[in-house]
Order: sequence, then C-alpha cells, then structure tokens
Amino acid sequence: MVKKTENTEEKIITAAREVFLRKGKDGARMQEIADEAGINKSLLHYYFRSKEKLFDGVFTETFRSLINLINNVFSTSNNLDSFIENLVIGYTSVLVEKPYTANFVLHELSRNPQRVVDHMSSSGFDKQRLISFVTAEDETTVRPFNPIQIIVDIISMCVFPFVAKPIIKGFVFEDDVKEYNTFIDQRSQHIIEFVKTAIFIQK
Amino acid sequence: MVKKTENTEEKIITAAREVFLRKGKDGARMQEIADEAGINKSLLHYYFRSKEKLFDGVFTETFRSLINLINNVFSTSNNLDSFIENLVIGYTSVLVEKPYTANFVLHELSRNPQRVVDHMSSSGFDKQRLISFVTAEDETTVRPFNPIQIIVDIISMCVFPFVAKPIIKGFVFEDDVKEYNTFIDQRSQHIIEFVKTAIFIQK
DNA sequence: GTCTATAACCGGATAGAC
DNA sequence: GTCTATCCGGTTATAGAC
Repeated sequence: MVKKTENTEEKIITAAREVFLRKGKDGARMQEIADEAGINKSLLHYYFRSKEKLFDGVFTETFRSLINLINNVFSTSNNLDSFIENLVIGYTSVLVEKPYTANFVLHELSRNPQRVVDHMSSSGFDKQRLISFVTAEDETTVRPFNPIQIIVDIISMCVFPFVAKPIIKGFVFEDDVKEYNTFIDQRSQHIIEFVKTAIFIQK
Repeated sequence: MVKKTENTEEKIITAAREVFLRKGKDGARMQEIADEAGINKSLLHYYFRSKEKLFDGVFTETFRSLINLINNVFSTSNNLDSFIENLVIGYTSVLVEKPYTANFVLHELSRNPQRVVDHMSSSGFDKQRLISFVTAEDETTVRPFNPIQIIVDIISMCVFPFVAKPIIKGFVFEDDVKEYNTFIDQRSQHIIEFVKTAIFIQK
C-alpha cells in the first residue's frame, strides 16, 4: 500500500535502494539518488549524515525483510514437506516482487562480508531450527543427505536465477520476455518437485 | 608457468585483477593497483589509456577463461551422466582455485548486464549443444524435467555457495575453517549425487 | 619506459538564506 | 525542511624530465 504523499524520507530510501542496486555502493552518486527522489542533493545529508549512513539505512531495512521472510517460513511449516514448499515459494515470491534484493545483499556481501554476518547474528535468526527441519525425519522416507548441503541447494536454486537474470533472459532466451516469464513462473514448482524427488524415497 | 622477469604489462594485468576483484570496479583505486604491481601510477596510463580500458582488459580475459571451462566440459562429455559430473567438477574446481571469479562476474553482471551478454554471444558459446546434453536421453531412464531448469539448477548449486561464502563460513559454521573446508570438499560430490538422484529413474 | 609533479575533475559534505 | 552556492579532499589523467 503506497501512500499518495510519500514523505521525503521514504522517497529517499526508495530512490537510494534503486540507485545503490543499479550502481553498487561505490558506483552510486548522491546526485543520482537525489534526482531519482526528485529532491535536492543536500537534503540527503540533512536526513542521513553521510552516504555511508544512507547505505546503512537502506541495507538494514532490506536485509531485515529477508530475515522476516525466513522466520515466517519457520512458523508456517510443521514438517519437511511443507518446509520445502514454504521456503521455495517464500524466497521466489519475494524475489519476483523485489528482484533487486538478491543483488543488493550479494554485492554488500562481497564488499563487506562481516557486516552481513553481523546482521544475521544479531537478527535472532534461529539457525538450529533451520537445520532441524531437514534433519529430524524418518530414515525410511528421507535419503541421508547432509542437511546443510540440502539447505544450501534449495537457497542456491531459488536465489541464483535472479542474480543471473540478464544471462538467462538475454542470452538463453534472447530477450524473449514471454519465454523468460514462463521460465520464472514455473521455477518454484520445478524446484519443489526437483528437491522432493531427490530427497524423498519413493515407495 | 610464471616467468621470472614478468614484463610490466603482465604485472599490471595481474595486479589489476587482484584489486578489481577485491574492491569492485568503482571501489578500486589506480594507486592501489600501481602499488600491487610495484610500479608508478602513471605507468598504468601509459599502458592502458584509462581505468575503464584497464578494467575492460581484465574482465575480458577473466570471462574468457570461464567460457573455456564450459567448452572443455562439452568436449570431454559424451552422455548426460558424464556431462553432469564434468560440469559440476569443472565449475567447482575453478571456483576453489579462483574464488573471487564468481563475484567478479556477478558484480559486472548487475552493473553492466549488456556487456556480459555480449561477451557470451561473441564467445562462440554453443547454447544449443548445452541444452541438447540434457534433452536427448532415453525417456525410460530420465525424468521429464525441463532441460533449461536443470541446467540452471546445476549452475546455481555450483556457483552460489562461493558467492555466499561469508554467510556459510561465518554464520553457518561460525568461522570453523575445518568444518567449512569439509563442506566445500564434499560439495561437488553432493551436487552430483543430488542431481542424479533427482533426474535418473531408479529401477 | 619509468619517474615526479601537477593539472583537471568529480563528488561528498557543509554554510547559510529562505 | 528545502534550496543555492561553495568548499575541500581525493582520484584520474597528463606534462615533462630523465
């Protein structure tokens, strides 16, 4: 729900996220952010003391929404089967809606890995719970894969296609938007089927 | 094979790759590249007119080596089974050896997607051949997954863990280097097993 | 080819009027 | 809160001696 008269701070955050994503933290220009927000450059400094702080604000907000997603997946899943579905659909729908998120986080992850790790640690994210979802199941129905490998598999398959979007859209599908959209539409169902086929033992 | 008296141009390329990888194109400083190469800053401009051109040279060279990897995988595989193994092992070993490659390409992919797509298009990379590997197999032994989805799956699982390394190493394994190394050592075998279990029909 | 010195430029940050 | 004008540091790029 977007308010008609979005206030200045919100406009700045929105514009900054856009530009930081497009250009990276170093490549982004305060002037460009100001233009994108339709305001004066010095107003940026009025609301956020420095470029560093502005980036920090945008990053924190974006990252937090990702963590919330995972926490939701936890609370709405009560077995491995539903966990897989919720995790895949949750990730994919966030990335379809806000495609910039993946690049944004990954970019910061390569420039400033510690900051991202610190954010995760302080977010109250429950790592053990995540692992336990993929661990505590019946050995007669689940293949004995390493749970951490499985989690990395799922997240990789969800996130990477959005990072590599230009290659998939531009090179693989030669900018045929319809074909690309079909690919994305089918992506989460494919991953779910793929993962379940691999880890559940068919009788 | 490294020559004892590496010439200046080679020193510059090596140093530039190092710094661009560490800091990104915009974050990199010509001074830092010069220091890393052990030469004077203005020599950079003597050999390469501008920072832009220097980056271009480094990127082209790095990207080409990735394309060569895939082409090698093509020529050493003659069925789906060996293709999967070669692709996974090829990618993983390159990324173990040069872990920054993934970030380097992905960063440029988000900043300048068209350049990356153009590089791929002009590299003579045989897309159809890639797809045909995952298509032309017996329907009684291979499940009917979409071949492009499968290729994206495999590449995602190979590349993403290296991009997300700080999270896996720092957050998941809490900087326990031994555990992390074990994870990476087992990664390619896990992916191969995982993928084969999903797509080959067991009798 | 390689260096020192410096020019030219750019961009983040601030001062101060309104 | 928002603007115009300006400063100042840092970085790319060039001039010119050797």
